[in-house]
Amino acid sequence: MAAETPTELELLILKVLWEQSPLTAAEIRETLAQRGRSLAHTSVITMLQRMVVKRQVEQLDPVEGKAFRFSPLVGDKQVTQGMLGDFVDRVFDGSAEAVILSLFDVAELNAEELSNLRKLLNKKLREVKP
Amino acid sequence: MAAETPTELELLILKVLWEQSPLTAAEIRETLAQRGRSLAHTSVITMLQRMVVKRQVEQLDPVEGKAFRFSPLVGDKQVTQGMLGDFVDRVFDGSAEAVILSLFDVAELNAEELSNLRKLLNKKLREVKP
DNA sequence: GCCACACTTCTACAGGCGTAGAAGTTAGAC
DNA sequence: GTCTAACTTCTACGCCTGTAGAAGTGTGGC
Repeated sequence: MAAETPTELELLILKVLWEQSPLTAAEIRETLAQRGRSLAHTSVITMLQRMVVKRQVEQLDPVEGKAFRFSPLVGDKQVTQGMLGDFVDRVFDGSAEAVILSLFDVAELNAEELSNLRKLLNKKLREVKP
Repeated sequence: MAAETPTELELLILKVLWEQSPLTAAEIRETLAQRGRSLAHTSVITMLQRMVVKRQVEQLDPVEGKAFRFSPLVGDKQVTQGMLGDFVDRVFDGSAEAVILSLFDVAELNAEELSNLRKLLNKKLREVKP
């Protein structure tokens, strides 16, 4: 039991911490503000507190000064893939293929990305086929 | 302004109606139950009522008997693609490529699906390249 | 040794979602 | 015409999420 699906704001905070950690609440708050999400200091702390309870982050003792620092306990890949899996199940009834088809329709992938994908696809095909 | 992202239960109900509509609350309830989501009759109605307010479904007058019937006002593609777009933005910072790569990792696509995708990919490539 | 300030803890609240009971209404049976 | 069973309307409530103020605490400056 681990790695519950984070809420919207939890994910934002995790993203900050995945890029750099540990960070203090104030540092996290500042980064969020730079990204267009301005919150009161206490709001950030409340969230962090809840995330500690949910085991999404851990609270580290201050090295110097008085501010706690926080580190993620869940991994980038782990979380996003979990969320992706949930999403595929909930919205596309578990069909990864349907998702990709839909993405082709909507997303504007450039030539480079497309050939990248083809390369990968070929590799996968070789793996699957004997 | 339309097509808000439906909540989990709203989506379940929409899925039922996309397959067949119009349906009465009782019919919807039954279908949901078959899919493992058993709700009180009034719960279904409450939801439907809220969805009418949100313009996700419309209420049709009874043809015979006394039960209202409901039809979706939003389309399958429209909603799922909207949700997919949101998801890609929120979780993968807008990178459709990252989503597909992640799907390759997680989803067990079989050979047929893979070659289907490759076919599509090639078509896309031809479209993009001069 | 004391003070100011930064930081934390505690508490609260509003809105959305899922859920459903109680009370009211109406259609059809007879 | 009346009754009953089905259906709807009204109301409510608990949980979760996002948000933040007020009050408490401890550190470093001097």
